[in-house]
Amino acid sequence: MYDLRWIRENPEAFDAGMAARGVAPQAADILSRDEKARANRTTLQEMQNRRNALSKQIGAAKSKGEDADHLIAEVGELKGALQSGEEIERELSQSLRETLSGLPNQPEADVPVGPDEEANIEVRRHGTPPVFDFKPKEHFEIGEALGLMDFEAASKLSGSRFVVLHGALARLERALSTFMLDIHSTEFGYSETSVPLLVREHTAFGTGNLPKFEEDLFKTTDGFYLIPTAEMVLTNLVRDGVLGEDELPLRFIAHTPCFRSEAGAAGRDTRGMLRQHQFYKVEMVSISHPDDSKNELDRMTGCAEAILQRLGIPYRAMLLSSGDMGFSAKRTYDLEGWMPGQDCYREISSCSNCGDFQARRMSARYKPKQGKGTNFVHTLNGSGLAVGRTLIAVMENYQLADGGFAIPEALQPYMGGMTRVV
RNA sequence: GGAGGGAUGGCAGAGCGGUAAUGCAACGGAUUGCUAAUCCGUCAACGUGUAACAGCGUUGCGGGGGUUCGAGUCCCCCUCCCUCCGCCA
Repeated sequence: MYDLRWIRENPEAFDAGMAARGVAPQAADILSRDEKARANRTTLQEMQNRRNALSKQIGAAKSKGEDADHLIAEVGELKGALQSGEEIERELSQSLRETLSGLPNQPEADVPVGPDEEANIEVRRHGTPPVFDFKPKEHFEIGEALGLMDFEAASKLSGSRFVVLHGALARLERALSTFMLDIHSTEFGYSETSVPLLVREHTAFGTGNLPKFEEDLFKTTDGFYLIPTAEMVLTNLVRDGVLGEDELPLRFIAHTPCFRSEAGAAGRDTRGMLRQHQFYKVEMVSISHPDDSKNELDRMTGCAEAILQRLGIPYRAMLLSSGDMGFSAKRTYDLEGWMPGQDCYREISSCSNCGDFQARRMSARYKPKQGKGTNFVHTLNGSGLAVGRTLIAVMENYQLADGGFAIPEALQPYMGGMTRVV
């Protein structure tokens, strides 16, 4: 959500940012409507001022028992203009708000400009893809052969894009979640949080999922939205509030199921559990001082990388291009884990700095120690990590010639000492 | 599901037709061996204005509509929160 005054003062920069996002220039249209709204506001205020003054005189006259009819008549003449002025004010400001709430965040200056993932930049790479003396399988081949991953059963229950896990795989999913939560909460300072999975409209608006991306969400018959990520809840924890400057940063971690309609993804990644309507994710959220959000993003990305490193999953970090970033982000790093079965890197985490974009939508502020008033906080979110995809990466990277796979050392304590799944 | 109560500035909390008390917190200033205390002011948003302040003005009492010369106060609709009862993991 944008500050109109900022657009007024920086119309070129604003449109440049929109261009990077593949959005047509907006400033001229927005500013002309803004000007109209302000002109109307000014004349409206003059009329209101007049009405107030007359009403005061009427009150005074009546209390003295004098005749106020001519004053009342004069106010009566104002009435129609006053009402239409108020109506125009409402219409203009609402339509401006609607326009502004549908525009994506501005990319940071050094974010590569491009329409899609082709323009992303690899910023670093860690680990070496394992070499197999057999043709590496995809996770669903391994899982199904082991009898621990059942897409047919899931389809019977719920249709496509769901899975049923059994035995060691079900436990591995739980182990991964616990492992991640433990590290983030005990080593990295994220406060473990248990949150609602159903939210109201204003919550989804706050993070930028509404109004523009309603089709991506599941909605219940009584108006709740199922969260597509814990980002939505954790970020909104600070909505409508004013934090003390020394409370920042706030860091939250939560493990939740995530629900996505995948409306625009028909036909993509249909095999396996890479793209599901429901999956678990451990999500990090930081509420940061504006001066610190840049560093906080690096820190957060590092926390996600630490998980991949301890699990021994090779990965690369990508700085996303302006066209590939999410709606609310101004800078995003994707961590892509190596998937031997697909012979490529696939997204397994995404860490974004949203600046004050979401904070404005949520009215989340802090009070600076010096000076008066309040400022908007910065919000950041990152997967730490997507559990389902991490499960895939573990299975594929640790797969064995016999059709099973090994358990990474770091995970073994969480698996009751199990070292491999056969 | 039934019955009530409520939504006011960062927080607490009055006002029930005449144009937002008061307290706390915070900020600026004054005073003061230090701390504390005390006093004055500021303390929402927007418009206008300014180099930036100031100033001036309007709005603001959950949202929308109505009555009225005038609405936080009265009427209608909606949203959300809370309490009790019932049901239930």
